[in-house]
Amino acid sequence: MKNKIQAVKGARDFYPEQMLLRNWLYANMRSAAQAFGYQEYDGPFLETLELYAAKSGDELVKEQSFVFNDRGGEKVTLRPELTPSLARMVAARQRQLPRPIRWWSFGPFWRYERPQKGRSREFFQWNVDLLGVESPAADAELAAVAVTFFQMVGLTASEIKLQFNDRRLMDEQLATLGLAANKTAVFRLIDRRGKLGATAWEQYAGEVGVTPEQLNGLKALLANADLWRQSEGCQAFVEAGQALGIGPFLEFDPTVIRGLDYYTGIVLEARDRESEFRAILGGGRYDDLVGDVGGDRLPGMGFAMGDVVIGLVAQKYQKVPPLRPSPTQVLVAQFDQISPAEALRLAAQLRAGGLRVEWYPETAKLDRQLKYADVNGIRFAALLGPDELAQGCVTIKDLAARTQTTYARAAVVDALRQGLESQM
RNA sequence: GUGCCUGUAGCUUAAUGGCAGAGCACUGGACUGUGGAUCCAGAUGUUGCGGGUUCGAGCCCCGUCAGGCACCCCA
Repeated sequence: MKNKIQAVKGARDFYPEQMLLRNWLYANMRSAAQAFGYQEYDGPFLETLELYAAKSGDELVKEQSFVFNDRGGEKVTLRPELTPSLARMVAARQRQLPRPIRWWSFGPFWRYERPQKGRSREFFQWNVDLLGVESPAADAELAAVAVTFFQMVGLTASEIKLQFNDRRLMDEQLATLGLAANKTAVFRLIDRRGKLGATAWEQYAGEVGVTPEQLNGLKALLANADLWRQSEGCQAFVEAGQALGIGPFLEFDPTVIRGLDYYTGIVLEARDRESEFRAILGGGRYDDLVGDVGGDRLPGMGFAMGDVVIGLVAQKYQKVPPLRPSPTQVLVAQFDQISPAEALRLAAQLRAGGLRVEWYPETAKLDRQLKYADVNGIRFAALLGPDELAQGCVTIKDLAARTQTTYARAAVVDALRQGLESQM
């Protein structure tokens, strides 16, 4: 380990194996989003600091963004999230975009945080947003997109829950308790309900300025699993969710608040039911954000899912199908008694027939070449040795079936195509 | 950004302050035209990095880097 240059802290290498996992997640995200008619888009990876300064939440911008001065002295930031870019892009074309706007995206984001399990400094995130519709059914659709993804990767309602709450409901309830004035601090208090011990939490409540009376009210509030029934919006949300078939995943949780300042209504958060990992996704309704970046008011709802936690969850529950990095279908072996050009010619012939063909680049012992095919999961080996060459044929070895057959040169492509159709 | 824990071969790991070992993987052979098993043999380390204490440091101390846990925040 001498003088090896290290990767940047919190950045990950994607070796072919990890790339398979990422692409598998991506493929399912795309399928889930497209099943609901969402269109793929992307924003720039670099944005002005100004874009985030207005809304995202102080900590995220001031402490957790990669910010630098470009050569012209402008403050530029590596995007820590996508929603502000989305709001900016939509605001710029507000008059010409047909509504509703259903968009999704998957790309890299950066946050300057201390890395931990499930959290890195550079990560990929799936964003799904629906703009121009302000209804509980729209909120439920977003939840259904997320659940559809879970189902596509094989995660069930017994493994995953999708928690929801409503900021408007909480606003009302806090106002009733006379806590509207320091709402931000109380939200933060609520957020820590499950984390702090009972006495520590109550002490913290006192520090925030919550009176003993208010504390009792707050505790009752947070213990009330049926609180959502007092909100017409929540009721309609659950109703629509049930119509969409995602009822088993949904779970009301009054302690789900979400940190981002721009949420104005329903907020969502998905977790594994064993609570081993941090949140799988987070999202919510943001009806004022587009207006705040200079557009006309345009209601929106969306969520974001990072690749790290869902990757860990999918692996823990063994949902990742066995994938192999090599795309090769046929390995053309090489024999030292004949010219390498013969192997190249055969490989070219097979490729011309539409097959994915890899050529073994040296005349190693045959068992070595076959072992290479084996460890890479290559199904077929094409053997063109002195015997076959003399007879104008090729031996095809099926490594999965452990059989081999010799074919006339002209019949090889068809034989391989047929063989590939029979999955082993 | 704060506190705590960890860092030994490619991977998993062992070693009361006293010769750095093992398993898996790898390489070669048994078997030079036939892969997953078996057997035999072999290679592999500045013990993350830098300093200090000591006759002697993988082990103790300081610093640093990286990872993990709890804060903070959040995907």
